Amino acid sequence: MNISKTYQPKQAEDKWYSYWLEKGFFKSVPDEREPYTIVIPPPNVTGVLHMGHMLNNTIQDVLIRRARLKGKNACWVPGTDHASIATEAKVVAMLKERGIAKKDLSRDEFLSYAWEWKEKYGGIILEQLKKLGASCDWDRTRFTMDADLSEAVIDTFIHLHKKGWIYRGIRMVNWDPQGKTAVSDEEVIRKEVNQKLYYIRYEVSSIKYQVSGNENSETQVLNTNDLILGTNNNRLTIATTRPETIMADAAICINPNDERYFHLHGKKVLIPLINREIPIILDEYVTMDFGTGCLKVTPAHDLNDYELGIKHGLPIIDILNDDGTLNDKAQILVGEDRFAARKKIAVLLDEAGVLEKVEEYKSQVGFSERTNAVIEPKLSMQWFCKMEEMAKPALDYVLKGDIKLIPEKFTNTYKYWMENVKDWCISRQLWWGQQIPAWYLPNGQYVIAKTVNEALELAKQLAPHNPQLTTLDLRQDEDVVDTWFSSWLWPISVFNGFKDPDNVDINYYYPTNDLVTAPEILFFWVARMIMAGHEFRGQLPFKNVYLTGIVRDKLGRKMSKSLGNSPDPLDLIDKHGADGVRVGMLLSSPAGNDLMFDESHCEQGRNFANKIWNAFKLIKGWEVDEHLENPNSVAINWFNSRFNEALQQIEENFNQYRLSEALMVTYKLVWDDFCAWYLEMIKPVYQQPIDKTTYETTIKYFQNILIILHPFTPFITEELWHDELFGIRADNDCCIVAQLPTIGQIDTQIVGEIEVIKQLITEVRNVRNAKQIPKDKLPLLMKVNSAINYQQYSAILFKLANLESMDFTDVKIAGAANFIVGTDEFYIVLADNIDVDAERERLNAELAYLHGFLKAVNAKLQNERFVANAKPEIVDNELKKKTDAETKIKIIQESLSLLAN
RNA sequence: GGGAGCUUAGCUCAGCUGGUUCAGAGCAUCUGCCUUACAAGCAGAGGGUCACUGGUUCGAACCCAGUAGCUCCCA
Repeated sequence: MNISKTYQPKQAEDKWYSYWLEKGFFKSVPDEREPYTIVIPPPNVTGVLHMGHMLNNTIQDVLIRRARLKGKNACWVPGTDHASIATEAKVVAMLKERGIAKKDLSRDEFLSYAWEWKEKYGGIILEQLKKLGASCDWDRTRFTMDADLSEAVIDTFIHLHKKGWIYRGIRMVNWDPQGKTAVSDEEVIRKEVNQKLYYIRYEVSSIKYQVSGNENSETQVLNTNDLILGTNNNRLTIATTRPETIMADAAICINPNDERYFHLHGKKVLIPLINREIPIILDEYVTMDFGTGCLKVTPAHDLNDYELGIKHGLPIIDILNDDGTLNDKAQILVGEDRFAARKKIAVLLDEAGVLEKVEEYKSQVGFSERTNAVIEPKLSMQWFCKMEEMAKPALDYVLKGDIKLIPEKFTNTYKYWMENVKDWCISRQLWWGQQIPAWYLPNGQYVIAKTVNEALELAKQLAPHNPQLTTLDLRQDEDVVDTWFSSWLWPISVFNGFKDPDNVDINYYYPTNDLVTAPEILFFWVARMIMAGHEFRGQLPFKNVYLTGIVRDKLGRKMSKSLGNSPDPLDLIDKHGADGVRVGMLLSSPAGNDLMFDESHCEQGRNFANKIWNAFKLIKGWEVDEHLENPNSVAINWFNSRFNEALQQIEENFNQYRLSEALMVTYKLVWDDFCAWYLEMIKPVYQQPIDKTTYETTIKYFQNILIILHPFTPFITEELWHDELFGIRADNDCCIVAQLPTIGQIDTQIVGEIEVIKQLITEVRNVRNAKQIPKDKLPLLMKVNSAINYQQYSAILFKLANLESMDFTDVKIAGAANFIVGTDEFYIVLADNIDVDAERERLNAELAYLHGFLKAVNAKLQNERFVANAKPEIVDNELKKKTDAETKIKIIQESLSLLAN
């Protein structure tokens, strides 16, 4: 029999993953069992696996596998998200490489390229998940643009529009000039950026409230210059980080209480370079002590200015094109990109002598999450979804505890967001996605309908005077809906709950049990799923939301492609095995806390797999002699209790979603209790046979260990499960579908006493180390003061402490190496006597410690208020501590006096 | 600027309802071992003013207040 020295993950992983698939163990169909359901947070269809996915999906797989072992009907639904912006950007880039520009393609042509791309690259990430061992029901794989899922999106759009919750309006949106689309607030990442603050001088116009069309600005320039040159009272200075937007200015705003500017009330100023005249307006919105106290108001390019503009009835002058270049309204620098224009205008202003100074300035700038372009606040016609009414029930689910957020701390953030929810801009100026089902009539009116024919019907009602209207007269809205407008339906739509709301699957699997996702998308995905669940099914979509942390590197930086600090997950699996990586990911990842990823954790995981492998190797090598008696009943009983104890702890940890704790309990049970102690206790002498009872019991224990390990390390456990050591397995007898052992009896006495025995063994080993006699068999004498029956443990002691003899004594033994465990005294008589001085020192130190301990205990007990207030069991415990300490002190004092003789 | 959270061993984290001299785990470190399952291992050991300052209490890592530092969310 030739078993490799270490565990070799590679073949086992491929072999068993295909085997599981072949046997259909991941497959779930509704039956009489209790369901346990997870829907995957669908990764971007174009994405590749990163460390965040690894963590997230490892957790889901652990949960789903455990549910399976508990006999539940476990169903993990996988799939991908069409990710409008990200995917469209990739397709555009691909086309560009092929020399094709998006603008030269029709919508249909573009979409066929996009689908081609999706078929080719989409789903790579799902293949990668398989390497990790993800036990998803692959037959249920969905894509957010599958025909029926898209249909659900359109239907819900129509539904919400009918309710009056979807409307069209001009609003200031976050514009991504690179993606050329609006993005939601949640997709904007604010970062602090070093910028420049430009101080620009505006001249006050001579003409007071002369309403002019401003058509002949050149003459005005001459006039004004003549009039006000050199008079400080006739100029003002504003500070801005965006000088390229001065051409879009609609006013200058000052605080009405600002004494410095009283003389400017009612005046107008001229925008430098273009000399357009704008009014000076008064509003307390302006902070007097910030900058110069003069604020340029640019309604088209700043949200606050927009609101100020509305209030004061200012015109909105939009000088930017969709791609971030300046348009004709800017009058100068037309066609330049906004950032190029910023640099150039600074030069122009300087040349014109109106640039007073430039300061360094730090401020928050919004970036597009998808393209990383600087977000431009921009006015545009968009579709919005009202949130207020949907937010209320969604908040209640969480506040009432029907949906639990894990960890709980996220409830606060959730509450805040839901109470301050803003309408959701759901239109995106893209082609890849579900096209908005709005159809425009030639006169600009629109109807919302599922098909063009339905739209025509509605249109005819709307325009009775125009009976000749045909579908050709209708133009469908060009935009698609936000990707989240499809993914918020995910838990319902994967079970076909829209088209067929009463089907067997949705009735069985929905609401799902656990959702595992990142806190970043708590709002724009999780919260909206809860809203959708309530609105479209009147039910919550899941019961628990487990929020993982962000995977960071050792330096605490978020792992990202651009930083290059993220290891390739598949390389890690290649290096340490999938089981090793899974253990590594879980070792230090409490819910909601960021995970400082360190590859050494994976190494630890690999070592653990190897430890399991070697325990197997040991047992595998044993020969059974049927005639032998079982000498190991104590060890067998002890491990049984320890196992049940651990099982209970694991259960509790899972109930509280403490996955890393559950893993650690399992880890220690296997490594310490099973390998280091149990196997050492029962292990026969080299090349000696073992008795049948011990052998069979040990195999049973090992098999149970494989089951509890399985959620964490599925591959090695399945590999070992099928070894003939466990007998001939029936066809479907696999670890993945084994039954989790139930928690049995725990004999606390034996568990406690073995702890003492372990300490005793450690002490003997310490004597060996100290005396440099690693291999000699030693004689042990015991002076027992406790109730422990050491005779019962003699076999274990002989073996693990390597004893020559074990005898009892009523008297202290002078000159022997000695130690105390609990209140029992132990002596080992050695050839050379112990060092009396060192021994005295050791005992005195021990004595001092005990005196201190006793003093503290006595102080408590003598404190009347303690005795009066503390719970009785606490007081009893103090009394017990007192007697114990006194006994020990007595023993040590006797030992010291013995030394003196 | 507003809000939430965190700070415990070199690192990553437990520590539940305040109660054992309660300060714990894993990893790392140090010492000794290639002892027939495993050096990816075994046997031992060291390591901490629980961020700081006050308060409540018979008793505080834990509760309260303030301070400092860090992180996240919102503006």
